[in-house]
Amino acid sequence: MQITAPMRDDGRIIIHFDYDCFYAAVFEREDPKLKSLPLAVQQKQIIVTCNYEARRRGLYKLQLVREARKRCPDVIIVLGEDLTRFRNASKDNYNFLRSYTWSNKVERLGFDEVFMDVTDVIDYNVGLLNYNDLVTSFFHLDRNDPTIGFHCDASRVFGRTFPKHLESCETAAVSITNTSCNDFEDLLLRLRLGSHLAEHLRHQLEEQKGYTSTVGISTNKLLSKLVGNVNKPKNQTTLLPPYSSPQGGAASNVTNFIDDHDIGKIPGIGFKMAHKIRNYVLGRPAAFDAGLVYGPTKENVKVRDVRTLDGMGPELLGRLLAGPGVPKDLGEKVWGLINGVDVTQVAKAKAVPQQISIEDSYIKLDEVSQAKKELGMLARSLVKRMRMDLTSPIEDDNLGRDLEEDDEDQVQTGSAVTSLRWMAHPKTLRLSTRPRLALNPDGTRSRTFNRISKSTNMPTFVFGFTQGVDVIADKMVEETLLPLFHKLHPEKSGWNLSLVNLCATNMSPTASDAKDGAGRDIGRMFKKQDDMLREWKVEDVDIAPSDEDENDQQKGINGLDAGKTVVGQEHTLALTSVGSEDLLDFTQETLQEDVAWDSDDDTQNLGESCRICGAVMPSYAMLAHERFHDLPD
DNA sequence: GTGTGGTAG
DNA sequence: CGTTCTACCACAC
Repeated sequence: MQITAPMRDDGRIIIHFDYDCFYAAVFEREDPKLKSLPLAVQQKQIIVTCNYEARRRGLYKLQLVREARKRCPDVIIVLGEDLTRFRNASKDNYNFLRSYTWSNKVERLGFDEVFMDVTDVIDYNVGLLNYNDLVTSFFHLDRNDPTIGFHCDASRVFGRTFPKHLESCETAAVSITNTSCNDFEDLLLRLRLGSHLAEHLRHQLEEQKGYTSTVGISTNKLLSKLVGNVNKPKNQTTLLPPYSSPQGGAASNVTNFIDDHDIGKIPGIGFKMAHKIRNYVLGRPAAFDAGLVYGPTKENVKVRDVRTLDGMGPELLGRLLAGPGVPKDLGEKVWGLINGVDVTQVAKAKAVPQQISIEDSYIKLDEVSQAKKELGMLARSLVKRMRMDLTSPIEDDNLGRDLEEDDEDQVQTGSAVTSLRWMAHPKTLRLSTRPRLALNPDGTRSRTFNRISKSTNMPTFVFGFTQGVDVIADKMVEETLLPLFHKLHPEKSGWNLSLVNLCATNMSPTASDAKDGAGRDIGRMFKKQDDMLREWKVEDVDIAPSDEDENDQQKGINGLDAGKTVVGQEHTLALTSVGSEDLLDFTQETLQEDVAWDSDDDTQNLGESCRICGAVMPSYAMLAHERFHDLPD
């Protein structure tokens, strides 16, 4: 049975960014002295990432803190459990990159990766090239201003490539026909331009934002992401043509590139699917069952082994992977992936996230009183995040000026911001827990569930601005979260939770945002968040550093949080960083401006609050505001 | 609409 | 493997 590869469409140019050891880079940027030192970022008992100086000394991602200290006693370890600074830096970088696109096709993946679809920018520049002098080309970044851009040598690729050297169209033996040779030349030219744009963006990102990155350039998300990994850090790699070959021959660089990847390394093929595929390829009986003992017994299955297996194709893959809950067209999708085909679009920038979730993990959490306290902490974080990420300022039109035109001082004092409005309402509040898997007396283990959850309507009072975060959070605990918690855990005791998660989801855009969809307000939103962060007076707190890890672990529910006190009403967020107090200057950005919703005193002067969403605004604005709620979703 | 599970970093 | 703290999607019910 001969199964043909899925058809290629290489009309796009996609750039994938991956900021180098991002969490560590955020701290390094705050304190450049850290750059030359081994630096690791800790969450609970693990090192979530570390800089290259630390990696040189044998440290690595997801290493246990104890192990890391043993291996490198002088490592500087900073706490990274509060994600605010990472989230903010991530959005700032994202927003910066977004400003270079024309299509707004810019998608974040986690905090440290960004895809950009720059097809339109590339095609525009292809049209303006002088083919008689590619060496001294000018790359245009603005369709309306021909002076904006940079010089580049469009006769060659910038940076590294896969494979390392380009074959000519003829030697690559793409085809005997002229059309394929033209395809080769056309794709090569667009990739070259993509590589120069990528270099420019990397350079600007480093100069203006202080982050180095590793970048891949190709024609879809899959390939650009994978090819970036070939040269890291601080580098870029372009996947060279030819991308297709006449009869599935050996000429395709896509096939040559992707074939050498372990099947589990392909984005979209996770642990479970890789396991199923490996089992089949290795032959059902033999390879399995030694599975629980891990170590060097791991058998490698490459994409090549899967792709070239007799009878392999979308149908077989579909049967292999079938099961309850698996998408119907998974076979097609995976067959595409192992052939380097990925038709998924780079998503356009969105004004609001689909969901906001907050979670914390615990060594021991087995009493209702503890649970209630933790729910309070989580609820406070959630309400703050909702206000930060789901609201945007409403200006007082009578002042006759636009927020964007105000200078920084005015924005910081909040004088131009009279109130906030919700860009979207999460309709659902979900509480999830992960019980510790306890062995029953008879040796059987209760179900292998990871998380269990209960959800309910988001109470409307969380959308009000007249009450403070703490008041709303406490109310949420009493009226909503504790009932949910008792549904999940009816017993007074006998449970022990390793994780608690709160999620605001089922996002419903506010009418004005539903109309223009992807984010006209995005720039303003980010601006506002920067301002909001200044609300937090961040200062060191006088707590003895705990140098024993087991100390932290045994504190259980309080754990590391003991050194990180949040004093809500005073807006004081005190941080300690274990083992590195003197190296970090958290107080640099201390500012104490209030924003409109911060205090009841402020808001009471502003007018009335909307009966539907609680937004506070002058009376004259209320009529217009309430009309938004009447529009269909 | 509710709950679970898989994917990603 | 899972450790962390998320975010998104799709399915079964």
